[in-house]
Amino acid sequence: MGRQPCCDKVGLKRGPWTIEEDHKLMNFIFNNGIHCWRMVPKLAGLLRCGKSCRLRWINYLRPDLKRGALSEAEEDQIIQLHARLGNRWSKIASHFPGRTDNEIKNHWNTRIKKRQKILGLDTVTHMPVEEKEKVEEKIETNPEPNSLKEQEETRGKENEAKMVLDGRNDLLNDYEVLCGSLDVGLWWNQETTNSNSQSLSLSLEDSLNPSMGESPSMKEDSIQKWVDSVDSMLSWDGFNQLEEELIFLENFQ
DNA sequence: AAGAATGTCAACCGCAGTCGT
DNA sequence: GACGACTGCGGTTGACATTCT
Repeated sequence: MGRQPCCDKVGLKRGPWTIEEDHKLMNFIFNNGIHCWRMVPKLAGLLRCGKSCRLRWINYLRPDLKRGALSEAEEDQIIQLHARLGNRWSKIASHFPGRTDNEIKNHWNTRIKKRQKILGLDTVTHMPVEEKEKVEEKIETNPEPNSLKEQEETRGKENEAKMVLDGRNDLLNDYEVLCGSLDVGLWWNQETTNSNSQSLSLSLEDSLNPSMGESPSMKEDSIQKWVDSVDSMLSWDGFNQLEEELIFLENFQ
């Protein structure tokens, strides 16, 4: 007996989202915020399950999403983080504001993995494949554990690093929560009222079609302003701490 | 030009964790 | 502690796009 599905799937729409659905979801969230995903589709008038709405918002509609291909620097950072964190995509994604875990996971599976293979690196351990085989051979032939003292020392260091990592991730999560809890709808209306006298409601078509409403660059500017305003409201002390902790982690490595 | 092969990425599924009762 | 409701995560799928033969 498995768990019941998150929603009654009968009569619910599946597959790609239409512009109209996107529009409905965005308008609803901008005006009401997110309190309970399960209620969102009902209240927004969508024939989707809450889970689907959440995914659509997080991966595609959020105003702070960064569009476009990942840079080489970002790619390198993903590789480093993957070596440290493994397939914990959401943790990796938290290091890239505006990028989603899905995006990074897809990028990893379709491109980086391939690149690693071409370079002769193991995609799990990031070691050169030959070296990895040697290590595995060594473990098989000599499974003796280290001395008790050595084991304790290693465990202690690992725990310390884990605590720092957790703390850092908590800070990043808090930042995301704070961004998410701000009333974007209010901000948006204020922003659009100040900048022009056109329709106050956000229209996805407007942002997709330059001929209607404001130009995409103006919309991007507005979104950037929002992101900047969120940033300016935050204390950066926590991020200074992050920097210190990162240095500690580098030393630990 | 056409079909096959391959790549990309949005969306789905099921599980685990958390929280309230 | 047991249970159900809900959210978030990671693995996987499948539709569409692009490249190759």
